[in-house]
This record gives sequence, structure tokens and C-alpha cells, in this order.
Amino acid sequence: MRQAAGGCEYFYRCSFRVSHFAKAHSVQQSVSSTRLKIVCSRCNLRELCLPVDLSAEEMQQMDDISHLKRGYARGDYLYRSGSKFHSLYAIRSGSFKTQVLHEDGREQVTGFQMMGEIIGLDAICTDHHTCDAVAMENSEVCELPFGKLEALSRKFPSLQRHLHKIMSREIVRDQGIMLLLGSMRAEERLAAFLLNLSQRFAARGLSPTQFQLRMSRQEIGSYLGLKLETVSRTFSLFQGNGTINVKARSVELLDMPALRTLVGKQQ
Amino acid sequence: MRQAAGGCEYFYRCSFRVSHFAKAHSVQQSVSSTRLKIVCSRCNLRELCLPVDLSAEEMQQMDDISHLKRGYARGDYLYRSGSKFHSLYAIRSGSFKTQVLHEDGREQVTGFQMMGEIIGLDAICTDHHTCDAVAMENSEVCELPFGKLEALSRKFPSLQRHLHKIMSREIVRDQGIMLLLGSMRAEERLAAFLLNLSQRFAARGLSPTQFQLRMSRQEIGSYLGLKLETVSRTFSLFQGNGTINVKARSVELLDMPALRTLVGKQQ
DNA sequence: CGCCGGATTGAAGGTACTCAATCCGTGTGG
DNA sequence: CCACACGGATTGAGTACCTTCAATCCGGCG
Repeated sequence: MRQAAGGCEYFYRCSFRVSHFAKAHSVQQSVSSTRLKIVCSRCNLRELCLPVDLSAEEMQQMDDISHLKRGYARGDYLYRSGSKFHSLYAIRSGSFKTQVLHEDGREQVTGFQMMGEIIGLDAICTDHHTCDAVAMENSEVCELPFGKLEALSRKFPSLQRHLHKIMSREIVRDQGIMLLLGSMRAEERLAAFLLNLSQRFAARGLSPTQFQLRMSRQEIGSYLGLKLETVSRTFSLFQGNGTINVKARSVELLDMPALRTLVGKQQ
Repeated sequence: MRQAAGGCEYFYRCSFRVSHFAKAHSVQQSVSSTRLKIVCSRCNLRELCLPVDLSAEEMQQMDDISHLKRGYARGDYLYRSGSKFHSLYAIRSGSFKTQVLHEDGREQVTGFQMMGEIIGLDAICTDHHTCDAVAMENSEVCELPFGKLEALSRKFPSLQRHLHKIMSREIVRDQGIMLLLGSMRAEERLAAFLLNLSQRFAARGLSPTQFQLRMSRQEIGSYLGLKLETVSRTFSLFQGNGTINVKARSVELLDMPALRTLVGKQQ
């Protein structure tokens, strides 16, 4: 639980440090403003968000087009469905949910994004966003103007390929969710959800077995195609099983193999 | 049903009028072979599959990289999950389904693709296909080697943008399916499915109200997250309603507003 | 003609939903 | 400092919807 060197207040989520999100927040920028120059080349999330094989010069040009935007609090919109598309956003710290709204008021959470992940890809198609992106906690993003990104990716094949991979990865992710929504039962869905979170926390150097949920039961339910009561009941079931420990939004995975069996096994 | 002016053979889908998919296989190529030169610039599906604003020279280069592959029959695989990625495929005639398989044998149909649509985007991410593509009838595809497509899209910004739009469109489509699977009831799902088909047939100059399904009840069910019996029952319900006419795989939409109301309206 | 696979229909059962009461933790005001 | 209010989470009871299992139908093909 060490303090990161060089300007820790950069991450005002120091509070979280005690628990989980821990040290992922070590960056060298100074204080606040809504729009700052950032340095991709020195970003600790680089390997999550940029291709590894950019030259120094290429990296420099990435730095030139991207800007840090800070100060998003829980409930703030990064963009709204219908708004004009300008940029993709790389999540620098914090987390967001994306949701699509139906005319009749129904809403479906389509994803929970955490740092190092890129959102806004849905908007390229129509030049307008097709979903909302809402902060789930205090968050920061790197804005990547898409026109400039495209120009750069014409110059740098490795960047181009990376951009394509990011979009493709999103498509594959969505396929997985379709499988989940189309053919899994409540327990299987929740197990898959927990394992997915676990894996993504692990990829960020956080504990894969102990973490804080940033989303409500209602939001989890929307994402998994279940009602919040069902989510709650299933959590309780897992708790009774000894599969997990859950208390409000803090979760501990006790028996990952059991969760994997649930997800992998028919019926 | 008016013929478009200026080169009506541009739309050779006149034939569909008689007996739907019928002779969809009339291409200007001569006889059979598995791999032929094609001419995007003269392809009647161009506006579905390529950007409209390519110059003659640019179009020529597209012609150079793409090849027609024919002879896919119902049940044939265009590619399989796990196989190495080389190319995207534009469907020239016929139709395909894409499906993801779970270790435990469960399968989820993730989409039904018809002519003018491009498949294979999921494979970019890992360089291996993550789903199967299976022909639902006699079909032909244009193979687009992805490396060459990337190279070309570095040279032609409009092609680059188009490629991005295609990928983004796929992401948006998937969001819609998540909404469907996550929060709609059986009737709403089937109504949404029929309206979607209707719209896509219309975009191809075919009847939006009368068409042949190329997929079984089982496949529809997998796509919609329902069992085949439920699909069948819901068809019967709509039939009883007077909303549609359905007999085996031939469908007639009698009351589109009713279908729209079902999809748009809460509960 | 009879078989076969796909589609339809029926009856019974199960899973998740709805509605409603209670609990719990946090923050607020007395 | 405690009481209270509030929103989110949990739990319970009854119900609706979809599934399961099974029988029958239908059309195409050998």
C-alpha cells in the first residue's frame, strides 16, 4: 500500500488506496485543470492501451494528439447517446458504465469499463454516440480526437493494426455477452461476471480475489439481463455455498474453481 | 417496385421478385471455379459494402485484392472458430450464420448475415477466428485479404473511414442484440427480429413484407435466446393475432405497426 | 408408401420476476 | 451523541413466462 512517487494527489482516490484499487494510480502529472497535456510514453497504462512497438517518434505524436480530462464524478456523463462524435476516450483512472436506452425507457448496461480501456467506438459508424457513458466514481480520461488518430494510424501501421484490434476485441467481447445473455442461467451469469472482473483486476496488478464493486445491484442486473433482486439472491446463494464472501459492494472470491465450473459446465 | 433508372441490371435482384432468393447467383462471371477475379466497381452490392466515394483508380485497387469464392452450400463452413485469420469476407450472394461455441457444447448464434454484409471482423483481435461462419444456403463471398485491405486503407482515407464504420456498425448491432436479450420478452424479441429482417430485405430491394426465412426455428431461437418451441409458439401467436402469416419458413408481415408497437412499447 | 427432420401443439414444471416488507449503512439534524 | 431518514441491499411469497418433455403434424425424398 505504498504511496506512488511524484505527486500522489494526482489521484484523488487516495481513499481507495486502503482497500483495493491501490497503486495503479502512479502518474507524474501535477495538479488539476480539466484539460492537460499527457505523456503516453510515460503512462503506466501504456501496455493496456497502446501498442507496445511504437518508436519514440511515433509515441511522441500520440502524445501530441491526446489530452487528459479530469474531474468526472459518479453520475457524470462522458458522452450521451445522440451527441456528436469527436473522440475516443482511454480511461486513465476510475471507471465508467455504458448503457443504451430504449424509447420506452428501458435501459441496458452494455459494459463496465475500467482504466486502460477505450470507449466511444460505437459512435464512428453514425458520427453520433449510440450509448451513454457514465462515470461510476471519480474518473479521468485521455481524449483521443478520432480524426487525428486516423491520420496517425495511416502513417503508422502498428498503430493502425492496434486500433483495429481494439475494435475487434470489442466485437468479441460483445459476442461473449450475447452467449451469456442468450444461454446462461442466473448463477452462471453472475459467476461469469465475477470471473471477468477478477481477470481484469489481475491484469491491472490488483487482487483477483478481493475487490470493491463500483456498481449497484441494479446496474449489475441490467448488464446481466436480471432483476436486482435476482442478483442479490444469487450473491446470497454463493455466499451460502462458501463460493464467495460478499458484503454490500465488497467481494471476495473464495472458490474460483467452483465459479469456473459453473460457467463452463452445462446446466 | 419501380426499376431504378440508369442501368437496371445494376440491380440483378429483380429475380428475387419472383421467387425470392432464386437466381441470386447470376454473376457476370462464367462458369464455376472456386476463386475468381471480381470487379467491385461493377458490383451491384457496392453501395452496401464499399464506400461510395472511391475514385476509379482506388476502386481498381480494390478489385486487385479481392477474389470471389463460390460454391458454398448449406452447412458449409466459411471459417471455423480457432482457425487462422487471413481475410474478411463480403457476402456476394446467399447468407451465413455466425455462432460461438461454449466448451460445454452450448452454442449461440450471434448473427445472420446476408449479401452486402461483411464478416470475419472478430478475428482481427487475436489473429484467429472466434466464431464459426456457416452457410445457410448456396452462397458466394468476396475474399478480402486483411493485410492488403489495411495497406490500401492507409493509402485511401475514405476506405479507412469506411472500414472503421463497418467495425463500429457491428459494435452498434451487438449493443442492440444485448438490449434485446437482456430486457425483452419473447414476443418483443421475435417482433424485433422480423422487423430487422424486413428492413434489411428492403435495403436490398426485396419485399419488406414477404420473405423466406433461411434459418430453422432452432437457429432463430439460439439467436434470440429462446427455445425453438417458444419461437414456434410465438409465431403461432402472431399468426392468430393477424399480425403475420407464417407457414414453415415463409413469412408475410401483415401488421407492421403492431410489430413496431410491440418492440417499442414497455411491457 | 413410409421414413425422416423440422415444425407445431399440449401439459407440467422451474426459473426468474413482481410486489412488498425488512434490513443495513451512511449521512443528517436535533 | 443519538435518533432518524434515506437509498441500496436483502429476503419472502406468489406469479408469470419460458422451458421441458412428449406427442403429433407436415412436407420432401428415397
